[in-house]
Amino acid sequence: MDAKPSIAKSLAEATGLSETELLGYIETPPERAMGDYAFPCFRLAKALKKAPAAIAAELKEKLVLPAGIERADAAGGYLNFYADRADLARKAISRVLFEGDSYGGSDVGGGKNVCVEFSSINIAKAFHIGHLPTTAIGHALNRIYKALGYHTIAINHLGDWGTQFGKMLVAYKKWGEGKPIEGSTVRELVHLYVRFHEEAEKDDTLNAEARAWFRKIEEGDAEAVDLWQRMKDLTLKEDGEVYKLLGVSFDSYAGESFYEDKMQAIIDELDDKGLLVTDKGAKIVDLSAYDMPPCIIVKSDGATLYATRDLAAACYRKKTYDFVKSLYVVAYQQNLHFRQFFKVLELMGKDWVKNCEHVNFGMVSMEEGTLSTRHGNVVYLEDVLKASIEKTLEIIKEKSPDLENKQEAARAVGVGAIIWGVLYNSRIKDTSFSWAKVLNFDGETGPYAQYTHARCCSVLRKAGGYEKEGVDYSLLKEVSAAELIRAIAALPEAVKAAAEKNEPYLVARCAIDVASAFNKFYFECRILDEVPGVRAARLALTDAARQTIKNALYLLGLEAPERM
RNA sequence: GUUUCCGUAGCUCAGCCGGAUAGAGCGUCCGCCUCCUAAGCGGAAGGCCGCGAGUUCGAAUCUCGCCGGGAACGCCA
Repeated sequence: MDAKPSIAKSLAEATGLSETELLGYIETPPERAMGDYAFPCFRLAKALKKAPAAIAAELKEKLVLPAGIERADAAGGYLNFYADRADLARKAISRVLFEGDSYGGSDVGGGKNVCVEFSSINIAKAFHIGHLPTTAIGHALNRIYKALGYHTIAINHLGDWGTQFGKMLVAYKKWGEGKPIEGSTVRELVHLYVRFHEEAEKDDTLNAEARAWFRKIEEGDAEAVDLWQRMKDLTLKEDGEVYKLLGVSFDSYAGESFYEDKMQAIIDELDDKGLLVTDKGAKIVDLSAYDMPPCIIVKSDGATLYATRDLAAACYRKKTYDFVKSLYVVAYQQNLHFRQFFKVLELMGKDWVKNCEHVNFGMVSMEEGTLSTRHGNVVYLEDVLKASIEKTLEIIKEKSPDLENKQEAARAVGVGAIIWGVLYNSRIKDTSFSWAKVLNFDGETGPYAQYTHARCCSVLRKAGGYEKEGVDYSLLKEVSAAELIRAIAALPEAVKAAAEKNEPYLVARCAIDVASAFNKFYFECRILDEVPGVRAARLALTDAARQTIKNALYLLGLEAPERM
């Protein structure tokens, strides 16, 4: 479908230059009227000692046009190529319709394993909007890699260990009023946690008590472990509802506690390899040779740290899954941590660390200030999703009063709007949470893409089917149709690039391009009441647009309802 | 202070492995539903691409410096 290689071959024959070099020069003109491919002749000006415009004119005469290219025009220093539109349309549309739900993907992954660590919620803490980026990005990447033929392992690296559980136990025992954990809510636990910090300000002995209780958990004290496990169960059950709403699932919930018994081996290995140094009572790996602060492996009180657990987890994952890639979808605040931790793996001789990647993203802040579970300043993700669904339901009632299953459509669109909000920009951007922004469904939004999809479905439904064989694609001669075809054809490359850069927004932009192009096409061209040949061609194009939007949305973790 | 990321329209952002008049959405203003879903389409207004040098035939894009903002910087995760 991509004619660049054949153009490069023709150019190579005409100029005697390297085909691969020429291929790299071929670009896409900024406007459709300028053709489908462009070769800038400026690059040859020096070597050939001629003006670019003259080179373009000369090449135009000398060149033997490859198949699929109708003509070439010299324009300034550019040689513009015009593709055979009917050929392009036929190839693009039939490919989409043939591949169906798998269009956009490929089999390059060959079933090899990719680990994707994301979401990583904390037990007994709020599932708040700060967890949305990692959850949405990780989930999207999981689907994108799967679509490319990889076998993925979605890992929720639970924050289920540490002194905060000692604090939780103290608070629960002191102020929980004997209410069984199963009958409580995570929010109640969060209130207890907030209260602990308030009280501990006044009474420092509480902190000592908390440490003691955490020690009990570590030592396997029956009561302590039981309470901890029940808090964990409660959190997973409640957060499971949010995941269900989001359509997110995991293959592994191996969190911090899972690696408790796997860290000593790492510490020993570091020691054996002579990497461990004792400094100020702590065991560290010195990274000053790499302009980084040391990586602390064991604290002076003998306790392990985040880095120790991450080392154990990385080695465990390599051993268990033998991944070709291991992603960590974690906020950019931890950039240094990941650089240190990867460097330590490298020093340990784990050459596979080159396949580990920190997929970082920007912060979510509140217009009112920073998010903090400790201070009770949180916006629960569940509340955001519910508000979005509620607003969507109102819009549906107003715009589609006859729609059955309004609630179901509202859920798909309301949740989609929220997920989209995270995925339509590059990861690194910081975002500030605002209800107004989150609940705006106009323009480049998830609902817009979903709406366009539903519009396609509606047309196809009313058409009652069409003759898919022998469609005459040369009848799609409008500029708006050509633009739509180009947008549709762009998905596979977008998915590939999204995986290479771990940037789901590339797929989101592609979805918007198709939606926007379809809406223009839809406005300009009648579909159903056309003569049979044109009708069939336009329906096939509509069908391809529908499929492309659906697939792109799926890769991002959004549903594509057929009516809304 | 050091390291690092970011700085493009009033706002939110694409474009950044150099190339044709710098794009989109939101917001503002103006049009378009007797016709396939108006969550739509069209138009207008709105830009020293943070600033200054350098490299180049050509710089929003590459390099350096500066300014502004975020983040991290040894026993939290």
